[in-house]
Amino acid sequence: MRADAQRNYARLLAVAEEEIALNGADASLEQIARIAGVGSGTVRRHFPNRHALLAAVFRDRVENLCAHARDRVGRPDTRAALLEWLNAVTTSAATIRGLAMALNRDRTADAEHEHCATTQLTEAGEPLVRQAAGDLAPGVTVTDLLALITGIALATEDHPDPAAEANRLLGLAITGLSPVDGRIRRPGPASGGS
Amino acid sequence: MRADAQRNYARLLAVAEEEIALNGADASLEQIARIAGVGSGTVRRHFPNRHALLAAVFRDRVENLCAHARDRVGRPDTRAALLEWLNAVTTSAATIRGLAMALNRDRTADAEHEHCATTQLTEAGEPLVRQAAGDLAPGVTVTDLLALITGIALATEDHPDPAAEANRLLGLAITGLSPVDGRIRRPGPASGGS
DNA sequence: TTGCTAAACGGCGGGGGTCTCCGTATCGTA
DNA sequence: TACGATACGGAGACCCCCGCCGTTTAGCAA
Repeated sequence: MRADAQRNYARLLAVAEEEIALNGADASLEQIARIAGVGSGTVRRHFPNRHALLAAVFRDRVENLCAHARDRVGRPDTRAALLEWLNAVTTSAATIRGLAMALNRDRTADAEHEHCATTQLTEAGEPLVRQAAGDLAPGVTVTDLLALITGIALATEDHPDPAAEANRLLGLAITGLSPVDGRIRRPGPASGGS
Repeated sequence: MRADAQRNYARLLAVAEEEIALNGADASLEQIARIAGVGSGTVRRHFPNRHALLAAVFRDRVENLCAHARDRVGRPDTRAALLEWLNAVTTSAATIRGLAMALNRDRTADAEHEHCATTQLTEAGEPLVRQAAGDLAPGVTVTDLLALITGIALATEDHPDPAAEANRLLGLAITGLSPVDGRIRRPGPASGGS
């Protein structure tokens, strides 16, 4: 990679981070180019699409979270280890504007990227979940947990204190909103239609 | 309201419903105008902003859900009544494209509309929650439940079967992902807990 | 140092979207 | 029937994304 290309790449990444922190995941690429002092073509060359830019911007954060998970594998208090990690993920997703949406987007995108953030988090968290399986409701997977977390983060994005609120909701979901034993009568699909 | 205005209003609403079902909450207003055979100014006059259009399109649905809630107030099995309603809301939010995003948006918007969908749902659901309070974790509010549901709906939007997946996640959150609390008695392969 | 070439740059043009504004057509009534 | 209010429609300004291509420049080799 040529030196000027490296410079521009770094510059764009820095500007993008600011701009995304400011305006969320749908910050204007044009604007980013303008601030970085490069042409729009340059942005597009380094990051073919918005998702690529988001992925690059959030890569460090995601890797931190993955490391965070790996650090906790093998600890005796498996449940606490998992919960700590979930809280960390939640805090990041709720705090860092655009991250939740990026995670959500690439969970849906048909796995074109093997290295997409969600895949990484899933793989990193899987051992934690496995070793804490005894403390989890039957059928709960890492994927479920991450889906729930991104959902919560999306829903709390505009809250005054997103991280606190998101973690509170996550806490409720973990211990159960209405944790009563015995079979609950399962209603059919909504009669709300029409 | 003039007759032609009424006609156009109805026509726009119908087209918008289709278009939103097809393309989600960010369907093109221009496109809607085109299909409806009116100028873009007309759609803009009837619905000053996208949110107004979404609100109008989803009004019936939301009202159904509110009625659904009211029907269940006073029933002896308060917990089941609440859960049924939550499932209905979840199914709608997950199934009807754009609804979840609309709910999320106007929960965040600074309550400019007193009649916004979220407010309506909150008011309608509050009695259900109150009467089932004994079965809920302490501190859980209607607002929490609705936030969680819209989050789940957003996160499952692109799932092959959104309603099923959303309801499954909601179920997990209700009974608890990892309900190792003192008050919970869980059967199953308890590994002793923590 | 100088020359060369491939890589990187930047910006133009097309397509589309939102939003405002205003001349014009139409409705409903006097 | 004639008139005023109301609603219509589209043009214009602005922004954004995207593909493309002529131009510049970094880095290597002679």
